[in-house]
Amino acid sequence: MNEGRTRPLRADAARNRARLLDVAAEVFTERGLGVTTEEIARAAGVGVGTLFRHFPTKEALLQAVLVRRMERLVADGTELAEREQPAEAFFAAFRLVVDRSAGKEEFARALASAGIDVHAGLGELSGAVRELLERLLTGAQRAGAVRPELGVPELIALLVGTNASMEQLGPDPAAHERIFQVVFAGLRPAPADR
Amino acid sequence: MNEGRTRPLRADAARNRARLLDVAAEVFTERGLGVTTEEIARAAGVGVGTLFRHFPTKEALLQAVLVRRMERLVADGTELAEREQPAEAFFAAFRLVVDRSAGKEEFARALASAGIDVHAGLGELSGAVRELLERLLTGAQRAGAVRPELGVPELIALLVGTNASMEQLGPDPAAHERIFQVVFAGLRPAPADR
Amino acid sequence: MNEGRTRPLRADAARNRARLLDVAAEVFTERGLGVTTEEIARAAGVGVGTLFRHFPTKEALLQAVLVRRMERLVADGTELAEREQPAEAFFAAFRLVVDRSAGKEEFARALASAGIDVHAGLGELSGAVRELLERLLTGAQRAGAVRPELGVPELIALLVGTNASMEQLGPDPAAHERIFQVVFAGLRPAPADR
Amino acid sequence: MNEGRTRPLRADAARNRARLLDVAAEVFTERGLGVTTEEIARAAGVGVGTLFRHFPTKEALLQAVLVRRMERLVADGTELAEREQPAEAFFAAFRLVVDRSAGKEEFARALASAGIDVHAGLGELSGAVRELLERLLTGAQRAGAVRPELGVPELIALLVGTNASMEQLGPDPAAHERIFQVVFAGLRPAPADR
DNA sequence: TATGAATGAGGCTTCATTCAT
DNA sequence: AATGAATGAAGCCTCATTCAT
Repeated sequence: MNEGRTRPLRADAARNRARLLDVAAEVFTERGLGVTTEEIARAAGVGVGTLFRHFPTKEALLQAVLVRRMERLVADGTELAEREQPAEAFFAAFRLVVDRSAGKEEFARALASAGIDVHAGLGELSGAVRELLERLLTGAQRAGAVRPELGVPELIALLVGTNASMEQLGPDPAAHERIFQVVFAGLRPAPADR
Repeated sequence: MNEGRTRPLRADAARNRARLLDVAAEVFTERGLGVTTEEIARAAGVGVGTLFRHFPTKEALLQAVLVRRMERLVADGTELAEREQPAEAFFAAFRLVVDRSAGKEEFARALASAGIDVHAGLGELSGAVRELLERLLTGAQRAGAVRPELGVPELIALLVGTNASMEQLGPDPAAHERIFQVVFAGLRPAPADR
Repeated sequence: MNEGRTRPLRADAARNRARLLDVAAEVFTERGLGVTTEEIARAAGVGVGTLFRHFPTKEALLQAVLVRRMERLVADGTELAEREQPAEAFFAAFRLVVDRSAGKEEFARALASAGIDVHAGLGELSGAVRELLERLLTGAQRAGAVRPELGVPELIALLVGTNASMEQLGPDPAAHERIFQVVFAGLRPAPADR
Repeated sequence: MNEGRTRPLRADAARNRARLLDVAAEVFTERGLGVTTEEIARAAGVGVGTLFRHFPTKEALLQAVLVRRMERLVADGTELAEREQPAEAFFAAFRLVVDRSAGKEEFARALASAGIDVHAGLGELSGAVRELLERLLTGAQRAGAVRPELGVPELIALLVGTNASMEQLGPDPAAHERIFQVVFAGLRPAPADR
């Protein structure tokens, strides 16, 4: 009955949850997965109890951060795929993913460390990601802009790898661009001769 | 090389040290940096006390493992550089580095986690690595086999990134080869036209 | 009974209080004193805040549960004492107490854990209990149905003990009856000879 | 090979383990199962780490305490059974069990709380206890000293119950004796008449 | 007055490092 | 020099209680 406005009680809770996600994303990224739950809570301006009320486990928090990140990536990537020509969409999306992953390389580690659980939680989402990547990749391949022998696994690997390269370089836009040039050139079909 | 008398008491100690390094390299690689010192010691067949006698800190052990790995890389890379033609040497060394790093990606994390300290310990070594890479890179560039605008930082970044790609793919030699093809193609000078 | 105007607001409050007592009695009994206040509140269909409005402390709630249980016991025991012959009243009351305590053994633990405080709260009540027990006991002793050397403390101890026996046995009516037979036989005056 | 003396290294460890068991038995008994591991360790004069080195879990420590207690009971009860006439052995053992359990009532709670795990750990031991009790009980029954309709479960229940009675009474030897008289009288076969 | 989100002290447990043997 | 038991700081998480809505 009470349409329109958000219910006052949940307002603070929602804000805290969002705040925790934002802060956790930042702090995990900048200081690694080793940050204590206490630190995250303090950075978010709440008590540990609040953190654990919203996320039953440290890992659950990490997972939530990852999910949110991916959801956004998928959303933006999908938009790209619909707006641009296949080849442009593909390369733009490649940049998008790498840029968005900037500073988050350690998150990849979460997959290894937290392993199965994280994946499980990301489950349905992973499907969406995969579908989007497949759509972008095959589109670009049909357009003759990308080597036909590559599959989604290789694409993901190259995304992860390119991101790792960027991490390694540190913040140097020009150098980043040179890496992109190398990878993009390499992605294009090999010249017929040789 | 061993200049004079061997000190009998040191024999066991040296063996233990070597054993610890071997085992630590393996166990860090396979189970991550989270392995406990106790586990490493047990795997090496010694007590924790012995581990800490040889390496004052868990991090020091990790560093020693990294140093040894790099020393070997530099030695093998140098040999390559001396034996092969510049272009061949470059690409062979690229493969060498990536293959040798296989399964060790988490070590890169040590740089982030343990940060400065590790670097410090690697200090002098880094110089040697850098020199070798520079020699290989400029050789290949002079031979026209690699884009001239790339520098050593980009090369290192691409090595790290390619390694990350391989890690992501898991053990699939054919897929690994496709990644190498992409990166190598991308490393070659851009065609004149366009 | 309700002397004048009903205060509408209190109606809900009273209902909540009663509900909480009922639910707490049940849940404490079935899942132990370890149940969280949150669970009790949820089981009662109210928020924790409400629970704490009615009972300032988890322990206070436990105490209230105990008090209510005893009030009822005293009431029923008193009725028995007035209705039956001394000996019959005594043994019937003994059964009554044990049966009513069924499944509540852990409550005895509350005495140890919460200790003094609970006793304090039960204070006045304990007097009533004691008086009733004394009345029942001396009645039965005068009737020659119970050993004359026993006092109220021993009676209470035997009640507690018999209850513990029943708890230990689990729900087996026949076995329970055998225990009662042993205890009742033991309570009767020792035969003159030997 | 090193026969005879205990190995020096283990000496302290064994002493610490024993010390922890003794102290834990005492402290669990006197202050309930709620005592913190920290307190137990402090009382034993060791660090928490040492406690956890010897007992992987707080519950494991509790179980070890229970096992030791039972082992001793079984040993002493067995000796009794072999030394005395059946009836005397039975009643002496009954006293032994109750006296030994003095102050340990809360341990019974452990069975409920820790449940399965504790039982599991006690597994083989429970068999020994049961056998001993059966031997004592049937011996006394054959000698006509105990009601024939009672089984081991009832015996255990009465032991537990009598212990609870004693707990309830507090330290009052004369009162304890009165309880024993009641229970022992009740255990004897019912008089033929009536 | 009811709600349930927030709080934070405190519990159990782990593990790098030290030290007695 | 080697061993492994001991140490204790620190991490994650729970839960009785408080407080804003």
